Amino acid sequence: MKSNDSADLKLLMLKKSDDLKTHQWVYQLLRNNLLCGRIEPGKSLTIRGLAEILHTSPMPVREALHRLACEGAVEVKNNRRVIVPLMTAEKFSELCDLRILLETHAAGGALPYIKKADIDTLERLDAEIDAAVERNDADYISLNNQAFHRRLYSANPFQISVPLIESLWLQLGPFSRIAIDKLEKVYLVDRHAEAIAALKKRDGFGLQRAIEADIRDGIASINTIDGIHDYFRGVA
Amino acid sequence: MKSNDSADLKLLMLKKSDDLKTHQWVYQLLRNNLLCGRIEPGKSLTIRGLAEILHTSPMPVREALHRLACEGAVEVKNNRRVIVPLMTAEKFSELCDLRILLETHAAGGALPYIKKADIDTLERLDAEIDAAVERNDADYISLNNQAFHRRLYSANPFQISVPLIESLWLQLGPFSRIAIDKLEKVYLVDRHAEAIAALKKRDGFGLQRAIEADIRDGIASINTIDGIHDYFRGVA
DNA sequence: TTCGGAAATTTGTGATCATATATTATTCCG
DNA sequence: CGGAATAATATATGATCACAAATTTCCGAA
Repeated sequence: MKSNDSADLKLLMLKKSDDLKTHQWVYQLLRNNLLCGRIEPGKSLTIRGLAEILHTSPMPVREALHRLACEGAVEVKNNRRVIVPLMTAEKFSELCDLRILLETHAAGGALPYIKKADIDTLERLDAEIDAAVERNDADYISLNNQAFHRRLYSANPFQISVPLIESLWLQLGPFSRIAIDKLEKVYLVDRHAEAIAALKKRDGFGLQRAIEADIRDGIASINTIDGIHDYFRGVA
Repeated sequence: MKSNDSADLKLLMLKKSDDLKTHQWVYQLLRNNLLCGRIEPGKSLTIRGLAEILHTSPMPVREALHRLACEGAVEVKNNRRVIVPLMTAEKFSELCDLRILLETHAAGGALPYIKKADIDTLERLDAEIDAAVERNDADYISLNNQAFHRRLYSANPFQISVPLIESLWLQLGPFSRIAIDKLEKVYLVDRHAEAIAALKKRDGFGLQRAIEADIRDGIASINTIDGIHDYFRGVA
């Protein structure tokens, strides 16, 4: 009997395009699955187990896991285990504080560089998010929401903070997704529309308040979930 | 003729302790050498070249370089080169802004957890920094300065930002060190003493101002360097 | 039944090898 | 003699292998 801990994983697969190195493909695949909550907090992973599932050699998996560990998405234990970290109330609070701190900064830094084309793209992304909210399609909401924020901040060509912010998303992702699945219906004030309006008015302060409100709304909706505290130590 | 680009590297060596995996040793060694400015911005590195210098196989070097790339310390180009990124005025400015943002936040978050033992350690570290300043020992100043900040922020057991902050240090390190070497003498107001005084008074606002002043002092002293702008594109 | 320890398996790490591709050197033609 | 095309070299990647360390399994004694 092979005690392959990865055996019961139902991974969301992803076609490997040819211009992608294998280790990059594995990295993106695992990243998406973590953000989607397919790999739950507390889950323990092995290099060889994942390599078998993905039909590749252990080498690219090793690289991908180490990169994810470097970004805080998984934790390499002293012994021989790689696990998805459990969430705690304090960690959650700190991660949210840092999101607000870094993302309002990034938004403010991006404003001077925003062009019409950027606003068009952001409006399109926001419309797609609204559509996904209608369908209650959590995967798509989460993915496009990140794309919206990333696109906004990346308008600044001298951007440094996006990788730091993405690390926060990765640490919040698995927990948030599981929490959001408990929601009957995702309902949010459209803070993105407020942000876009502020962009058009070149209103830096308004933009930052809209981004902060957007993040706080997400936190608030998670806090409304009944019995959410049971999930703070990875109890599944 | 081997066109080994790494051949003319004069690396600061580091004994490999037995409880350290080879890739961890390589990572720490390269990290130190980057922070010390031994590996200059613009320098191009190869896995095999480094492996030869370090008398190891390419594998641990591969892992270490990928991790450093993940932290922004080196840049993996589309082609087959790994280079230490060049500094630009805009990047420098943004990195400093982020340092202030994250480090004042981290300091504020650490204050409630500061104990007498922490303050003792910080005072010892500050004394060692002063001694290093007297000797004009740039390596030691830089290393202990980081240790001081890390120790302060890490008093908070729910700390998330330290890895993000260390990434900023890594990106600033090579450039700062080269710049600081141009200074005749490092002279700084002892902001660390101010920070420690604020800690003793449990004065969060004072603490954050001391940390911000400490960071700004460093920036200011770099800006006083004559002809510093020639170094902003990696001209050696 | 429970606990402890030894054997068997699993697993991460580092070395070596094959291969495709980028870079550098060399040659050939103008 | 100079520049483009070709050959030679170097390099990153991914696969496979050997090995050591940790985990799990299994069996026997209390």
